[in-house]
Amino acid sequence: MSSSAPEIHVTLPDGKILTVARGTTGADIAAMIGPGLAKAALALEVNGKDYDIFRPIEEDATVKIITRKDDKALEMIRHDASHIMAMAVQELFPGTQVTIGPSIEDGFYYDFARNQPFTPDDLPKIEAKMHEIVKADLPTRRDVWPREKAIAHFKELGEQYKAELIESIPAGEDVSLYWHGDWHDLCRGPHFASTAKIGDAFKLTKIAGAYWRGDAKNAQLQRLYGTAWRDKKELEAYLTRMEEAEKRDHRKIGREMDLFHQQEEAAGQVFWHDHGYTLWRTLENYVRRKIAHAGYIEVKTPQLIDRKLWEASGHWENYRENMFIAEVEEENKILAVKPMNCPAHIQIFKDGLKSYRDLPLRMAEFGSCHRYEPSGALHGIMRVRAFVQDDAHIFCTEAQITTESAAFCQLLMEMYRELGFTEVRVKLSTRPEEHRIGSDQQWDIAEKALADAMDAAHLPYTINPGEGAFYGPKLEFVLRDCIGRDWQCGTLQVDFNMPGRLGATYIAEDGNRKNPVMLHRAILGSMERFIGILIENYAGKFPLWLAPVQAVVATIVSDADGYAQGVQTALKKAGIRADIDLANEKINYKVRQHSLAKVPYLLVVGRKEAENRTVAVRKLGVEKQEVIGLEALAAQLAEEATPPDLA
RNA sequence: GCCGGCUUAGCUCAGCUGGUAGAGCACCUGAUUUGUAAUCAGGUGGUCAGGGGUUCGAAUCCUCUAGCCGGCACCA
Repeated sequence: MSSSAPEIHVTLPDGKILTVARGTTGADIAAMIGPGLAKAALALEVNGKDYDIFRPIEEDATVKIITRKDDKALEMIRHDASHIMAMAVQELFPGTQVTIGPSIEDGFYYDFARNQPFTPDDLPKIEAKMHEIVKADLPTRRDVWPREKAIAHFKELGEQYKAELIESIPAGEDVSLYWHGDWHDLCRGPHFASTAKIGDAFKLTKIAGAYWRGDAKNAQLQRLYGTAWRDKKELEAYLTRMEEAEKRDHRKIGREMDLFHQQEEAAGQVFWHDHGYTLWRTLENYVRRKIAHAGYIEVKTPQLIDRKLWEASGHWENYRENMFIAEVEEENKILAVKPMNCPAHIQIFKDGLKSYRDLPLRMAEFGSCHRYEPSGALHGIMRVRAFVQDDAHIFCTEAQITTESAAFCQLLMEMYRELGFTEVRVKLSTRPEEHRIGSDQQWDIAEKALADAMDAAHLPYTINPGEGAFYGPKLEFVLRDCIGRDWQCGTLQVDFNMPGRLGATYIAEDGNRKNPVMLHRAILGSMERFIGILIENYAGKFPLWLAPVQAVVATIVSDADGYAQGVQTALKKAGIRADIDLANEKINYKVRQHSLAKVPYLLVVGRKEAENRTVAVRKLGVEKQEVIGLEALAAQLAEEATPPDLA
């Protein structure tokens, strides 16, 4: 590379090479290509790095011009919007310090340090100011400063957080500053050439607290969230999507479909009603069949276990604060309500001699657990203090880890698919920096085994560095709720430590006692959370096999009451969960009621049907009805209601 | 746990700057026997989340507590 030549070569995506003056900008290049592109160009990629449209190119490069339809442009709209919001906030609320403000999925946020809290009334004001700034079309300027100068500058302005941010950049490096009119911020960029480029399709959405640098030990800042799009139509579509999502909220549907309720006296716990518990049992039985088929045994262990066992397992030390305790004065004992099942399963493993011939031993339990979760973490039935895990522990040899892990991943994906989930995110959480037990060598083996299992199952995953459990690495299988929040459901954890700590051994082929390796695993995770996700995924319109009420027989006139009861009996005999509605109401009313209740099949009977032993079938969401003979209907529904593993 | 907001009938929500509570649906009672998304009429129902305070007077103002909602932190 000749750094002093007056000209440089610029390679375009189509392979064309332009020879241009050193210091030429993206805007210049776009203009050379054509006036249309000159207008549309917003930013560019230079040798894979993001450049502002007005930033000079100083060396030979491959460039790609970014226009509004590129995803990158949407990201920039959001990033620019966060800057413009910060500018608006500092104009409206002098003395507010800026910190960081990135673009995120669907929008952006900016964290501010300010003594006064922002109120919901402030959002429209800030939004209006933002529109002013956009209309003013302030030009953007990029400056590169030495690190020390930038630190001194922001300190002088009283921007402590910005100064701290720059201080964490390695010494000797330059930093970039962006100016929009008079206002400026430390930023990596890139940004549009002026404020008007973002358009007007943005909206501020919420106020939240957020810790400086994501650490609860630090000061809490005020975060303002917003959403931003290419145009109004996209913005409207997003807002409509959010409105629709609210309608599938499991808490709302849970009440509407009479599935469960929660109340103050049992915060973080669930009162399951008949309909909800029917769904629960259907799901539980499905899991039970699947794991039995996969070679698991099922056990049940105590709720209250002496603290001594939790001390031995290491949980007392790590999670004492989050455990419910039961004290028995007479016996002077402290019992913990079990927060997890593994120590109990080890007790079963230890009871009696085990041989290598018993391994792998797959021990499952629908284990009821209690954890004192922080009050702010509670969320409907997704995050609760009392929950049931579809838990299991696979006791195996080191050599069996990989096959067992791969088999588990396969089982999990099969079950997720059968339950209607195809979009699953997988995260591999590796060893924590501190507070971990076991040797590095064991962590190496364990982390590799999980990665191998994912590869064997051909599943993509992301790495979550340092997020593993204190005793081992874990795979987390994450599902999304209706408004895009991620929830961990399935998990697989490799544990070389717990069996040794609690004295679990087996007789190996050579006659010596060895500690087994333990795989902690769950597929649904918590029954409560998974049902919450199921509700939101289906918006309450469950597939027939899961629906709490599968059919309602509704009469048109009371003359048909007797026949209707016969229909209900016949369906129940065929294993269908059928209700009956003999109310003195018009059929219109009944159709509406049961449609709103999301009953999959409404079976209408009047005089005609009673005479012919038929029913008029109205399927949920389908206006057209079909008249069909009673026996044929029972057979058809029974077939359709067969769980996927039995079909 | 932290920041902010919210809490009025079973549900969804009105109730202006303080003058002892209201609608729709649901529920109950009648009438109506009805053919695919609300038949009509009447009626029951609230310690306005709970405690304390200000005031002649509090759903409304202040304060504490709890729960919930949105984030953050946490999640064996």
